[in-house]
Amino acid sequence: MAANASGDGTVGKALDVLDQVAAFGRPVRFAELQAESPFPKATLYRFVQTLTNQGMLSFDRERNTYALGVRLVRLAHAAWEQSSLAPIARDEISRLADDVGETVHLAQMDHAQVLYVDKRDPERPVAMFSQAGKVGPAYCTGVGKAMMAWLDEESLCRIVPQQSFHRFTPKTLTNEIALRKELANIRDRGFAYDDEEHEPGIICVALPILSPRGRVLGALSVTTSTARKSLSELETLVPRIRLCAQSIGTEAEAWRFPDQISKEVRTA
Amino acid sequence: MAANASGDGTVGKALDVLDQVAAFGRPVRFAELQAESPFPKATLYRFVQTLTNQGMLSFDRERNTYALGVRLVRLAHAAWEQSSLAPIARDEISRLADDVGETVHLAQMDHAQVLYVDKRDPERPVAMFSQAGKVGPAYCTGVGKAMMAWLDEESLCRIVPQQSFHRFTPKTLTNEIALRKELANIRDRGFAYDDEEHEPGIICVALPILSPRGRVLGALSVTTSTARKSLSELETLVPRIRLCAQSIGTEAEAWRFPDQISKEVRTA
DNA sequence: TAAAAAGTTCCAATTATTGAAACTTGGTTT
DNA sequence: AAACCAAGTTTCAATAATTGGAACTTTTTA
Repeated sequence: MAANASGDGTVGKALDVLDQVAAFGRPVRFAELQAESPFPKATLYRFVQTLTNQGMLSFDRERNTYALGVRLVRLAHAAWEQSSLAPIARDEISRLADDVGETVHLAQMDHAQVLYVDKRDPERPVAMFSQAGKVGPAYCTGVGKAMMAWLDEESLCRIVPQQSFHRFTPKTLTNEIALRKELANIRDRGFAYDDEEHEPGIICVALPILSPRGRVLGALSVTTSTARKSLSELETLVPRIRLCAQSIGTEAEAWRFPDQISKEVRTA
Repeated sequence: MAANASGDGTVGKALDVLDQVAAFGRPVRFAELQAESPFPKATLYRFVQTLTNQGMLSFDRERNTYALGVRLVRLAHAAWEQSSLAPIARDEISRLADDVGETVHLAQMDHAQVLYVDKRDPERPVAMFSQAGKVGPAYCTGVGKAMMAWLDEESLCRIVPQQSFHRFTPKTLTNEIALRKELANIRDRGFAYDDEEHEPGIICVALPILSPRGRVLGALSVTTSTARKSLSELETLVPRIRLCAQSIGTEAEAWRFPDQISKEVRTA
């Protein structure tokens, strides 16, 4: 809830203000920001002015309120296109969702959290930002556990201590030891479950998306409700999901490093 | 193509770097940025480091490339939710798309450009470059013209000179005089056409979304191809679209200013 | 109408930014 | 294998920006 105190100079502080506005989730008055800001009035005021000038915040002069600006939406579209798996995985995911007839999620790690970058719902197709951009906990979601299970120890040591281990349901893993054990199981098994650990009645199977070299790029999950399917029924879909995950991993490598061919030519 | 030279202190300069990276549309090396940056090496280097620390850029240590970071996607989700019409208009647009059986776009102005914030495609996706977060020209799109037609003169004087007036098709309006005349027609008519002005074979009708007080909040369009429908056929949909636009405008006012009722009560 | 709160500006002390240059690293050529 | 080149990274004193207390103006509340 408190500010980051990121330390990254002026730019870091200004970006903290952005997060603060985002946290409100609604247009916010200057005084409201001031009340819980570590910065003195004049400093915060200049930040807010600068960000507004820059289009990162929008100002409603009738109500004197600030909200996140449209420049962010524009930038995010570019971010989504160039640094997420979503555009690469797009067609693969659609096909997967059609085949399995259940909701498919595509996620990546964002610091210690899970960031959903795409979603395919066979019932009703939805627009991009409504779903993409949402964040969730890593320790109690299928995609989160799938990614962590294949991360190197160094990354895990950063990420695991940042988990809240809040008990959402009776089945939520609520401490590091239980999570570590689960991650080992997942690695052995080759995929992760979410057995109602985040939401009662919601289960999923998830697989990591690995680059050919074995780096964790993201994760893929198929979600359903206990009313529709059992975990063992979900498990039968794993080979199909694995196919999709592998194909995305390969494509991602090719897409991100398209110049390796011309480079080899030069070398020859 | 050149940098903004925004002037807004350190923060503005750093944000310019973000735009620069976005403009590449692919992971970019430090040297590539340096080559066309107004900042000296060390300065640019620190910007890029700061932005990476902050999660606004992501760094691929295997390839030494920078891309837009996932924090942007997260922030944009919040921006989309709190400062765009999209969440308000969501259900209305879905219903409209179902009723008319054609692609529906929801757009807002972003400086002098059109920002598409949502899209609903009932059936086969026609090949077009438009998605949430994408920007387009104002002078040759239905939504752009619809918004401009109801803007105050002051805003127009800012926006119109910034139009490129690039000729996309033989029917594109290519100067301010033609555009001004068209805007007057649109105001009289009550809605805007896009008669293959941006893409050959693509036509649409567009209506502004106005607040009850008459402020331009955005625009709504129904798009099709000349192969499917004629302009006059499209025109028959206008009353239905108008209904949708009005309802969104009313809802938006209520949502953005939910306390105006209690205020009137207090005043009375 | 008065009082209080919110929003805005000012300016000297402070602090961070700046950028030329030196240094390190990784890869390519001789 | 050594030398070379280019890309990436760090250093540090001069410079220029940020900082924040306080005063000021505007808007809201009593």
